[in-house]
Amino acid sequence: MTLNEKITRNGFRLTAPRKKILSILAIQQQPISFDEYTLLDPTIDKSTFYRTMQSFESVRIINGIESDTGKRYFELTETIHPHFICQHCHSIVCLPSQPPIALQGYSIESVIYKGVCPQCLK
Amino acid sequence: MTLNEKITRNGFRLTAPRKKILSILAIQQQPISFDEYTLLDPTIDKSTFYRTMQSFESVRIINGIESDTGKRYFELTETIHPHFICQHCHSIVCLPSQPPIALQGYSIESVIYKGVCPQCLK
DNA sequence: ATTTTAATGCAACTTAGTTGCAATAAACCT
DNA sequence: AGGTTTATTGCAACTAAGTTGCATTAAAAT
Ligand SMILES: [Mn+2]
Ligand SMILES: [Mn+2]
Ligand SMILES: [Zn+2]
Ligand SMILES: [Zn+2]
Repeated sequence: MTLNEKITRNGFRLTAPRKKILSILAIQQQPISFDEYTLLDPTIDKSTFYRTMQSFESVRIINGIESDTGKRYFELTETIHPHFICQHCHSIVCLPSQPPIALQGYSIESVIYKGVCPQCLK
Repeated sequence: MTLNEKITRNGFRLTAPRKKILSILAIQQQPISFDEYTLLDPTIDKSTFYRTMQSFESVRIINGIESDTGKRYFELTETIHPHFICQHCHSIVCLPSQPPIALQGYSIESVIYKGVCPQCLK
């Protein structure tokens, strides 16, 4: 599915800001915050950015992650994979996918491990 | 180790607010936010509460968890166990401990699963 | 008991994210 | 294509969680 299809398939209008936002998120290796986004593209207003994240999260185009810095990080929803948040440097990294751990009765949509990353352990 | 010992062992002064905060957190079944805390005990100022959480988190007396509501939830650090955050009702529940999943090179301190809880799945 | 210094409470502040609203521009319909 | 409808945008104002400066209070050390 192309980025444009992700937008239109869900009944959203195909606008320049939405295409720009998705195209930038598509080339990130890790989730990014609005602060980081706006450095890469200062043309999009923060209300537009956050509203887009909300709309797209509701239809699972976007996956949001809370950092312990009080900021929200966003990534394009690809294959479901766990994330690691370092409590020392607060970096968020995508981890390789794993078979989801069975948790009777719960629908698991994401797993976050918190701890200290290899770099910070040195 | 008693609650008082947790405070003094780490070089903190044994004050009334700290004892009160720990005693209230000790009887919770789940992590609570400042909003929830202040309903149970309106006598502690929010700056004192948050400063206490910061100090105590730094020495692992307290474990903080980010909710997707933009609030922080706190619990007394007992045995390390995973948490489940429901993305529908935003409840945070403590799950029974499990052997930690090996993640080469990372020090894992907590695991958070996100998804939909049994109640919301009905 | 006196001194020292950490911790508290208050008010002011910071900052991530939200909201109201007028202007704009997709999508829809002749 | 031209005209109408309605979702979306950008701006500014706002909200709310958490932080900070500072004078006061009270542990703990002597
Ligand atoms: Mn990822
Ligand atoms: Mn817990
Ligand atoms: Zn790190
Ligand atoms: Zn739920």
